[in-house]
Amino acid sequence: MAKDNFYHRVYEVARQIPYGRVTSYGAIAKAIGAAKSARMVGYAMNGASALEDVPAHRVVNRNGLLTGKHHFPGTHLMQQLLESEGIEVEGDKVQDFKALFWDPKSDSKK
DNA sequence: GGTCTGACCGTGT
DNA sequence: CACACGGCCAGAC
Repeated sequence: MAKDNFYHRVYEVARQIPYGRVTSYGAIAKAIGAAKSARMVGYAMNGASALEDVPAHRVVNRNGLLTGKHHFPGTHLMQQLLESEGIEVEGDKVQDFKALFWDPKSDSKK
């Protein structure tokens, strides 16, 4: 691919997350061809949180848990953002995660 | 150029 | 059901 930057790939996928939807790190990792590097996805998202084009708040772990909320400024910013999009969030967990889950590969575009 | 860390995931006890 | 360990990869020191 043109972009060899691992980070850029993660940002691209995360950026494609539709409104009111969430996905998991593993799904993104798999979408970029690094299913075994889900950790890298989260690591890359660290810089994504600074980019408005990359809704890191829509990315949660496999359990639908807002594991990355601790990295966001404020206390419940991530949760508030999700609720603002119509996503039910209780505590640090996304409700109906399975229903709101969005598969990047489902986007099917390249 | 070796070592440590990290917003994960899966499996085992 | 809760905790522990391993793996896999890339970036920072």
